[in-house]
Amino acid sequence: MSQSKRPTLRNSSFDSNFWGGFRRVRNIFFEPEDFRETLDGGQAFTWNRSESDTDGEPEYIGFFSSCAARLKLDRTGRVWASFPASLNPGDSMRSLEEYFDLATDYARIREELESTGDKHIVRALNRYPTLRILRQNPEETIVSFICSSSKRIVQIKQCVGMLAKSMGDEICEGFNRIPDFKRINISDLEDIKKCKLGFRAKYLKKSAKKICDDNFDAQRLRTMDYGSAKSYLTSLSGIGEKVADCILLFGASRFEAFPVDTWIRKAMDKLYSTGEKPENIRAFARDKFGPYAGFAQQLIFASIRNDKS
DNA sequence: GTACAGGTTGGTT
DNA sequence: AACCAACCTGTA
Repeated sequence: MSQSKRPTLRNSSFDSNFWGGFRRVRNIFFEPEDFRETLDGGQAFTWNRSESDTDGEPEYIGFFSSCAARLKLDRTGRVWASFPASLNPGDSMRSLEEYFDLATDYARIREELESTGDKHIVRALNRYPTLRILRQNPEETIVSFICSSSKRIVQIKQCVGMLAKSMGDEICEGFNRIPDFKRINISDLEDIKKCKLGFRAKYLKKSAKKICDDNFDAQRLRTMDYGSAKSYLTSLSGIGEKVADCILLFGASRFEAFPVDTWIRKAMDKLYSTGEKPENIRAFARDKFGPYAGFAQQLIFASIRNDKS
């Protein structure tokens, strides 16, 4: 049997010596529901439940930037990470700590939100005591969220996975990065379409071209003022206000961003009688929750999503 | 078989 | 400024 005949989607991550040992991720705890919500609730699209998590300890396998990992939650809420043996575990752990945004003081954010006295937020804070906002790579987040419009999470995952597999740099055997704009810019529209992007394919290519032409460094989204960052994003193709706010919140740690999607729209109207106009909802959120509106959004979002199911 | 999805766009009112 | 069909494609 030649190597090349093996199906490439099944990779060596199933070999017992592919993964290194599990190491404790320091200074972080999750409730199981928060762990799931944070990794697999619509912030990122590169994590999948592992088949070996049936014993009640949730485990996810996935990747971000140039890192791949298995993440396991033990019964005491500790997080354990295993990285591919071919990668440097120290570097990987540092990347992971940044990804989980350990530098941000969630206790303070929670206190600030609690001090609003809003009963819905207070209830959600108690219900989701360890929820976090991931600190993702802004460029990868732009790519992911251009794929997201009018799609369900499973489908977005499929698109992002195919983009990575077909045109992303290899992280290690079996894992490829989400492609950067330079790469997307020189890719054929047809190849992008093959990743099941549909009408989003041309948006992605057009945005990649503009970003390359502008020589725009997506890291700047972290430091530009919020208004300028958002208007640059919405000047790109396939990015409206909702997607721009998702990118700013999940990809640039801009906690003032309050993405208004159809779920939030209905929830905000129901909870606060805002009406369903996104513009009014954003204004309401900014006034009520201030600089941490984005975290409030995640709390509300988690609440309604889990109430429904 | 048809409607619709965690949205954006471009054309109409 | 508000409204709406069209856009791809998988899923219900």
